[in-house]
Amino acid sequence: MTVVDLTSKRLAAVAAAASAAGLAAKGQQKGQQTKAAIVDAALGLATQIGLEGLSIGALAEVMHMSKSGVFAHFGSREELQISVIREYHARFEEEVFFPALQMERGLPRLRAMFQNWMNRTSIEIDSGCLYISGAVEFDDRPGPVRDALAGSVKTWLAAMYRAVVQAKEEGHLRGDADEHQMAFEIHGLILALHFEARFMKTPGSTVRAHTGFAHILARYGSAATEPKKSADISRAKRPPAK
Amino acid sequence: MTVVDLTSKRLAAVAAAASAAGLAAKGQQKGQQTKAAIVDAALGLATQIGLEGLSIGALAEVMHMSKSGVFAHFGSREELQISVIREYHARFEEEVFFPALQMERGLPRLRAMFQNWMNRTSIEIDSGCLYISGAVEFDDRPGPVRDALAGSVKTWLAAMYRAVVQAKEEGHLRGDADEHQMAFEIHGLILALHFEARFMKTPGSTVRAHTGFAHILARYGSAATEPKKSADISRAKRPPAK
DNA sequence: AGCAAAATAGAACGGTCGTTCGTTTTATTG
DNA sequence: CAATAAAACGAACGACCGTTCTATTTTGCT
Repeated sequence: MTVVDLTSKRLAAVAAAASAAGLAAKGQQKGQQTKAAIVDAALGLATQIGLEGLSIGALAEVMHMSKSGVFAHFGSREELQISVIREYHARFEEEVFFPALQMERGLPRLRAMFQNWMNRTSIEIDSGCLYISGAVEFDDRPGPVRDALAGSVKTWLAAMYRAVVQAKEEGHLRGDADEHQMAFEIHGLILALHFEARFMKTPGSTVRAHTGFAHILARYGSAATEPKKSADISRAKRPPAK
Repeated sequence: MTVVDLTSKRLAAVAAAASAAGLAAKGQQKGQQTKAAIVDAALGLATQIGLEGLSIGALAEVMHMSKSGVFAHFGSREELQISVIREYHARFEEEVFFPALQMERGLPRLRAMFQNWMNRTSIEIDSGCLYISGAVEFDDRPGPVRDALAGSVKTWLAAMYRAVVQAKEEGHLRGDADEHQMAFEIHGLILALHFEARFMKTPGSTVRAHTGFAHILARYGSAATEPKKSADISRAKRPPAK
């Protein structure tokens, strides 16, 4: 919610003064609107050509603005990149994480997370995944951009790991299931899907990833959670809620 | 445009003339030596900062040469990048593929391939894997560089797929094993290893990948092929074979 | 040795990059 | 409406990019 505090000191000072004066700063100032529009366009560019390939000149052209006009909103290219990462993080949460939270704890939620993640990756076959491309571009390039990226990725992977832990707590997984190992293998499926579908254009990769998830569940799932084998997605049977 | 290929044409002509004259062209000309040295240095740079980040200026500095001196060996940056890809391909074959060929067909060879691949990826935690970074950089950037990259990757993945098929032919895998699916899941393990080890610096990723491979074998392997090493998963419960 | 060819150097080109600065337009507010 | 602050512009800078051209050095051959 407090998106404002990531902007420049100047804006923060303005906001502080406004709230101190008791003024309602409900509507976005013009500047923040255009900044949001710039970040949106920048995200579109970055997912296609990468965070490193993102240039202010190209961004200005897309926005029908001058380079300096775009630049002034961020103060540096790094800050622009970080803004893009934050925006991607927010959308990822909105699209993958939050919807899954509405499923019941345990396997259903884990299933939803994987499904949403896969759906997003499938869509990103055309646009590209910032987490994956960013990881490659910044894997040994230290700095604030890498930190922001690693932070976002870590947050998401931790969330998925938590879902695995909860699934085990709920008795949906075998007692000897290694949660970290399971999360690792799930992550591998997504990466393979992204690689083979986006780079190699291999058809049917989505089905491959989905089948792989079923295989992982077959290994780690407890006996009660695996009585079906014909329908892959259909999760009609609901485990006994306590 | 047509001026660019004069280097390769010249070299090809020289080689052809030499072989036609019956001369033993074993000793490299000076130019080819330095070219090999340049490609070697370029490969080192490209694995760290990516094929796109590879610049002739930086390469010249590393080589203690002038920019134009380096450039003349390739005629274009794209040709340099393609040379780097070819060199990487050769080393990958030498290190991963050929040694595995000396193992007996079937599961032993497949095991060796994965092990060599994993070893290389583990080493590349510091240097980077050109196939992975290249796939991200060129996933929607058509051209000869992408073609060379995709060709190399495809060749290797096809070789691994062939090993899976042979393992099934040898009776080392279950009769209903889906070879493409198995190759997909193996690929995912390598990608997850690379991602988590190189970008996230997660310790123990190598063990994760290795355990994942054991899990895949446990699923696809025929009943006879299990007594190798199943110590990591304590509960070696095997499904009823038939 | 000498000579032709190959290899390298050096300077320069047009281009794009991120960034700075001063000015001008636009929006907000008293 | 006028005053003031925010936002956008436009030109310029220095740095690096790939590439071209010409000159110079080094190599290979007889």
